[in-house]
Amino acid sequence: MKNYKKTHSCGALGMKDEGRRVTLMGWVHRIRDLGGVIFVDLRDREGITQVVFNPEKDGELSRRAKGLGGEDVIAVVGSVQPRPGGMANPQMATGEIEVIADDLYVISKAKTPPFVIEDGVKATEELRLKYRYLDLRRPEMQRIFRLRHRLYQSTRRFFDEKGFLEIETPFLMKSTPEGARDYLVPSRVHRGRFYALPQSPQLYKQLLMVAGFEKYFQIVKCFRDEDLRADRQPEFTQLDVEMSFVDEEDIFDLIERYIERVFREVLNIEIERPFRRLPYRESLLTYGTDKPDLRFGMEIRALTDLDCWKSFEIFRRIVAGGGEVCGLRVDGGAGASRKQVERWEEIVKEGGIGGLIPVRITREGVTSPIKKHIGDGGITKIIERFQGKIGDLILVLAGEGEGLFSAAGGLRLRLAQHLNLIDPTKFILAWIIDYPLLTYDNGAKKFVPVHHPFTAPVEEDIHKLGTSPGEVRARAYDLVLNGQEIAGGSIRLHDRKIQEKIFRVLGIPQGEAKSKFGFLLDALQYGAPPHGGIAFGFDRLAMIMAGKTSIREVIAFPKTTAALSLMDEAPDRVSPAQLKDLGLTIKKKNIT
RNA sequence: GGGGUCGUAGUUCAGUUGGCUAGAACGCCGGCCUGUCACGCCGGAGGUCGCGAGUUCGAGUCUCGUCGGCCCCGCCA
Repeated sequence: MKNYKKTHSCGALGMKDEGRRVTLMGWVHRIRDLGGVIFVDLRDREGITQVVFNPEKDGELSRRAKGLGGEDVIAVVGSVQPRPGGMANPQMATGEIEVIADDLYVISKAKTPPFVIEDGVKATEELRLKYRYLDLRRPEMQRIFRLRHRLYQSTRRFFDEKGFLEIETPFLMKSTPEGARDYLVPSRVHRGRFYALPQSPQLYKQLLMVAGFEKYFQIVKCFRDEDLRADRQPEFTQLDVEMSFVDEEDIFDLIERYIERVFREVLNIEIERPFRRLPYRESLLTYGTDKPDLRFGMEIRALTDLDCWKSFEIFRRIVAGGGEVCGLRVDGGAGASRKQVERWEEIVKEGGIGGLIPVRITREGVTSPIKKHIGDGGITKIIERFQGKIGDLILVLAGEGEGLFSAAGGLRLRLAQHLNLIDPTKFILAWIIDYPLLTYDNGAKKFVPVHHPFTAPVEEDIHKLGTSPGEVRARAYDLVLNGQEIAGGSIRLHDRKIQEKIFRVLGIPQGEAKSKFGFLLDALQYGAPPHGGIAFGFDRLAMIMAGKTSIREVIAFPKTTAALSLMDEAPDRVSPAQLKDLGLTIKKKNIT
């Protein structure tokens, strides 16, 4: 590089630097060759600076500048000058100045990239992922990863200040039953045995509490071999937190302060505290989900108790069969077309609900296809329940309990998106509390944990474990932000006897409990403090803070929905020698 | 495992009821241009229409299969 040394970033120079001799290094962002004078926009992670090549000053240098191409890496030596009168560009941070080049060195020529490196992506995600290193060059992506960096740093400062120790836990661990499918790593030293990559450091952090560390946190990769979604990747990052001698209130208080801090430090946004607390049941009945978006209202109201359904045969039968009726009020929605309502109806039909009945409240009166069945009296009852006013639309639906409310919740979300009711600048958090400890799995014909098997039950419910396990409440909580579950945790079992009892209720034989979790059960016998904690989906938090709708946008090298890495083509086949080392053979029919 | 949707120049897309010698814009290459900043103007190159079968006189277009991207259900303690 001819002994050149980069003296400034491409975002640093301004009027204060007038006359300064500088050396810039970066990527050729854009070239404007006017025939005589040539302008080169030079880009690095800090910004863009305009470099000027003037043929009158140095013809040979200008000829070399003509040979530049987009994304070439170059070094430019020159002097900072104010742009001539009226030529300043107020759109650019460095728009008041330009660098008059007197030397140019091409450090690295670039092939023409498969897509233009600029914001406002025109490339498909597939192409962006294949050339991720080019995609990440875009200022927008650089902004995201700078934000994520600030989130890491703010997080570490906060937990350090609060007395937490950052401790790493193993990636090569033992496979444990239940939960998500494990990623397995074959052992070479012990052929036929496998490590599992952790789905979360859950057991280790509990053991750290038994070890007496009291306050632990870790920003850590976790691995789950399940199908992907916009908010799910096979490897993802958790902010994992655990504390001893605490109850729910301590966790809530700590985490609310944490959220307040990172939003202030990273986004300069003030978050309202304390967060709302919403019981799980209430959330399901009011929003049709346990991760409600609380940036808008439009709560679901149950209508099952209205006696007018007796005269509407379809609904009468649903209610008689144990089903329910509910509805949503769309403010000012009375003008929605029949076609529009039909489109919304499709949404609930996807959820297995028969149909959607509109009740329009207009100046001329109320119109609804069920009016002739349930009469003015029935209609009035519905409107009263919703406190409907002129111009509103009430949408009524009926079906089997759980599916009904979740369909209504899905409709609520789509309506809000469609009607633009969601303020994207808002960040509304809530704790979802009072989860059941266990739920009955009809497929497996047994109780399974709602949270995980190490969650403590509410003390006064413990006696129900033997008789009615489904009614036992858990000391578990989720944190919801704008309709996304961003964290979940619980107070843990620290009593071996109750832990064993839970395993029994879950139908995990004693032998299996011993072989899989024996080390935890043992540890609980040697003086285990009461403890609890929480784990954040760190990528999701970063995603929401960055204003994105997919966690792939905040992960440097993400996988596709088929769990492939398009850039390096992982997963890939390995050599026969590698397989031999591990004592593995692949059946021919399984080779893809 | 299931459903939906997409796949056409380097890129983003258009392409009628099957008639195509497959278009546009941006990018790229060449020429002109001394104050642009998405510079402008002129010209040019560039296509196994994802892949494989099938229907047809004829397939980018229809059918089946397959591969890949995205979204959703199942799954994700």
